Amino acid sequence: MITPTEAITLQEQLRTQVIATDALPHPIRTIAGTDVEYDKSTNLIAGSVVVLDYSTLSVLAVASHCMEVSFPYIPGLFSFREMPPLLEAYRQLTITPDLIICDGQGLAHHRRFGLACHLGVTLDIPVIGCGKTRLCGQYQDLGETRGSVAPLIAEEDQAVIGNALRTRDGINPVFVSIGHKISLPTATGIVLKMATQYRLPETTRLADHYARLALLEYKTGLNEPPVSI
DNA sequence: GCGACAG
DNA sequence: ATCTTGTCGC
Repeated sequence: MITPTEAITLQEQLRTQVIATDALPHPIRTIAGTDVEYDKSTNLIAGSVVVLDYSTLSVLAVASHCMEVSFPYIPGLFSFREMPPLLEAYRQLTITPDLIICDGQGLAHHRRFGLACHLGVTLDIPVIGCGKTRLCGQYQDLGETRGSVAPLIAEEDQAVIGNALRTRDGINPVFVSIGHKISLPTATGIVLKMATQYRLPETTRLADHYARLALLEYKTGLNEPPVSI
């Protein structure tokens, strides 16, 4: 397996391939969400990709994959843990989404190469990073109402690496950043549009649901081996 | 050295 | 991520 040191070297190489401007189809017809679920006791990890119709939010396709965890959790090397099940799930899809919203950061990362960038560069499709909590960067003066935005500023060079975005009045913001082939304003607008009823975008909520389901199904399958004739 | 630290 | 019910507040 890849070592943490090798992973950092790979990030430094791949980061140069990130495209931080809009290169997505218009109009957008389909949007996918990805999420990963863990089972601490069995060391299993399940990744899911769910594709939605962009205008109706109806589910068009779902794919999941369960496997053993192959990389430890190290802040900054998170993508090496979640990429394997996500890539396998994505491979099973019969349709290619116009873009993906993944759970976790994109450029809002210490080396500017979070999961959203890694997934985007690897699949070569537009990806938005949307994390539930902050990894790095500082923000201030974020309004309390839905739609309020404050830039996420990197400590070291004051670069804008993402946005803190309030998707519901008085509720903790989400952290939006560029993954690949999309600009920050576009990414922020899309996340706000996808998060109407709840704090998280519908894509993430559905992917979370299907990943949890895949993990449960896989575990019950292990407990009930196939019957012999 | 100390604190921070996506899931 | 996960361990985990009720409870406080909009």
